[in-house]
Amino acid sequence: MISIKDIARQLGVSPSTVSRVANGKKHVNPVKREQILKMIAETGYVPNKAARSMVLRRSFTVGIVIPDTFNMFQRQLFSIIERHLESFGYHTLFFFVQFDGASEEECLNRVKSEKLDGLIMLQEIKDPAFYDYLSRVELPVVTATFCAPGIPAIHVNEEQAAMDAVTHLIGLGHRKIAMLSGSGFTFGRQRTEGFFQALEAAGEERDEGRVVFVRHYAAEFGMYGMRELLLRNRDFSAVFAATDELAIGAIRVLRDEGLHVPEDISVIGFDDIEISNFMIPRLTTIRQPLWEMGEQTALVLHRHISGNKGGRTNTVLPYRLIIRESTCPCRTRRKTVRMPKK
Amino acid sequence: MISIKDIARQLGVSPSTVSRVANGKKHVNPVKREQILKMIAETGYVPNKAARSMVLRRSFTVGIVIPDTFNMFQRQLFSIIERHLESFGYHTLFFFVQFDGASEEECLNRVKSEKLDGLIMLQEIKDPAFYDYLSRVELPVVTATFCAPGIPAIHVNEEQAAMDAVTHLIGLGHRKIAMLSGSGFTFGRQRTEGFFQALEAAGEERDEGRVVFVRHYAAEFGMYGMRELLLRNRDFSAVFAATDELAIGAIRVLRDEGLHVPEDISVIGFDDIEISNFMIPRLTTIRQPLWEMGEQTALVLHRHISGNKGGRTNTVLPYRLIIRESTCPCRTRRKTVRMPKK
DNA sequence: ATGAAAGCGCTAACAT
DNA sequence: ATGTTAGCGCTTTCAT
Repeated sequence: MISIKDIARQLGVSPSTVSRVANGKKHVNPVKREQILKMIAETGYVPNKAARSMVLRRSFTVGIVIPDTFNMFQRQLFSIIERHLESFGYHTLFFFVQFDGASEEECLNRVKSEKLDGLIMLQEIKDPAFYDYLSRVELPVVTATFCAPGIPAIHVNEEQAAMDAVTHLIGLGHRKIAMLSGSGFTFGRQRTEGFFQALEAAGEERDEGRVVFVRHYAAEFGMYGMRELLLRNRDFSAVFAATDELAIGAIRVLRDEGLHVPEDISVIGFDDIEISNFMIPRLTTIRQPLWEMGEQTALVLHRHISGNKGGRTNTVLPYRLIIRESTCPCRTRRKTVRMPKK
Repeated sequence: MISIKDIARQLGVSPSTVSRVANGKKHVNPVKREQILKMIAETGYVPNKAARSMVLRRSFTVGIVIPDTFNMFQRQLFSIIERHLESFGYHTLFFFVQFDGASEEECLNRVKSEKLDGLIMLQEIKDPAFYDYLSRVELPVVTATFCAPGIPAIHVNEEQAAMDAVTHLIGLGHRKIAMLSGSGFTFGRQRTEGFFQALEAAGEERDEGRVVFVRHYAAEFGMYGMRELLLRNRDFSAVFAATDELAIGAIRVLRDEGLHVPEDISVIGFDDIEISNFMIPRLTTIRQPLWEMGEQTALVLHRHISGNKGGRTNTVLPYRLIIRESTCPCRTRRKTVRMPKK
C-alpha cells in the first residue's frame, strides 16, 4: 500500500510536508501543495487509519452500547445515530450487551481495548465498575432514552408521556384499563408509573393486577402478555402497551380471540415505529422524536469529544400523542368485552 | 493507559515476553507466564488495537456495504451478520451507499483507507473501479442476496422463489395477477422475471402493464405502487409484492379502498420479515433463511480471510413458501378463472 | 527461554 | 516554509 513516504520521495519533499498537506495545515508553499495534492489523487493515496490512530491517541470511533435484543425503536434510533456519527467522521462500533453481569464485564473489556473517542449508551448497564472506568478515563459518554447520574442524556419525559397516553384513553371514557409492560429497562418502569399516575388522577385505584410484565418488548411478547391478561379476566376496555411492538402483538391476540380493535378494546402503543402507521388498524401511539433524538445524541457526544464541556446537561425532547385508529370511545356500559358490533 | 511495557517493567521482564504471553505463544517459562497473566488481570491491561493493527497490518475489521435505504430484511440480515462477525473477533464498519456514482466513489475511498480484513456486500455497486480495487488488493469479499462475478455469494434462487410464490396464487385459481416491484436491485428484476415465468408457464401472456416499479422497497412505496395499480385498472384478483414491506403498504391501500384481503384480493409478499406474522391478515410470503444466510455469510468470509481459498463458490440456500392468511382461492367468476383444484 | 532492537505509517515538536 | 527527529504500542526477527 502506498504511504506518505512514497509520495514524499517521488516529489523530493519530506514526509512532514505531505502530512501537512494531507491534513490541510497551513505553512506550506501553494505550489508544492498543488503538486502534492495532485500526486495524492493520482496514486490514490489514503492515510493509514491505524497509524494516525496510534500517534493521535484516538480511534475516530465511538462505541454504541445496545441491547442484544434491541426492539424496533432502538434499531431505528441507532441507525440514525450511526448516520450522524458518520457525518462527523466517526466510525461506530457495536457493543451488544445482555442483562447479565458477565455480558457487562465483557463489554467493559472491549470498551477498554478500543481507545474509543466516545460512547453512546442505548442500554443501561448496572455494573458500577463500568461507570468508574468511564469517569476515570474521562471518556465522553451520552445516554439516549434513559438517564444515568453524571452523564448527559437525550430522552423524552417517559412518565409524562405515558400519562398522556392513558389520559387519552380516559378521555375516551375508558376506566378499566390494562397495561402491557416489560422489565429490564428504566423506561418500562417509568411508563408503568405514568400509567398508574394517570389512573389515580382520574380517581381510579392503583391496581397492580392490571399490568403484566413480559421479558422483552417485542411483538411476540406482546402476544404472551395479552394472553396472560385475557386469562386473568376480561374486565377491561382498553390496553396501554409500553411499546408499539407489544401493542402489535396484543392486537394480534385480540383479533385471534374474535375481539375487534378498537370497537371492543382500544389499544394504544408507545414509540411510533415505522410500521405502526401501516397496521390495521393504524396504531394510536406516543411518538418519540426519533430523528431529533438521534441527531442530538450524536451532536452532544461530538461536542463533548471536541472539548466542549459546557453541555453536561440532559436534553429532554418533546413527544407527541398520535391519534390514529386503534382507540375509540368506550362503548361498554357496565360489563366490558361483550359482543363485537353486529 | 497501561501498556505492555508497564507490565514488563513491573515484573522485570522484557516486553517481548509479555507479548508472547498475551498472545499465547510458546517458549515461555510457565512460572513467568503465570506471573504475567496475573499481572495482566490485576492491572486490567488490554492490548492497544491500533498498535497491533499497525504492526500486523490488518485491522480486525470487516466492512459491510449496505444500501442507505435498507429495508427491513436487509436490516435483520445485517444484524445477524454483525453478531457472527463479532463472534469471530471482527469489528464491523458500515458503508452506506446510495445508487449514484458519487456515493460509490466515496465508498471506495473509505474502503481503501481502512485496511479492512474483508468486505461483505449487501448492496450492489456498479462502478467497475470498485471491483478492480477489490481484486487488485485481494481483499476477501462475499456478497449476500445477490451475485457478482468472481465473488462468492450467499443467496436463494430468487427467480425460482418468485415463481413459486406466483404459482401458489395460480394454484388458488388466480389468473389476473399484478405485481409490485422495485428498481435498483438485481433481486427486483429476478423476482419480476420469476413472476412472468410462472404466468407464462400457466399459459398467460406476458403483460408488462401488470407490474409497477417503485423506487424503494419500503411500505410507503408499497402504498404508492398499489395506488398506481388501482388507477390503471382493477382487473386483478391477486398481487405479488417483491418484498413484505411492499405487501404491507399494498394491503394498507387496499383496505383504505374498502377492499378486503384476501377475500377480494390475495396478496403475497417475499422475505418473511419479523412483523409479517403479526399483520392482519398474517402475510403469506416466501421465507428467506435469514439466520442461515447471516451465518454463512460471516463464515464464508472468515474462511477466506483465514486463507482458505477453497470455497470460492456460491452458496444457494433453500427458501420456503409460508402460507398464511393473505391469500385464498380466487372468487371472481369471470372468464378464464376456474375453480381451484382442491 | 528471553532480551535487544528494528520497525509498522503517521504526526508533532524542534530546528533551520 | 520545510526538513529532521522522535516516538505512539506492539510484534518479531535475531542473538544469546
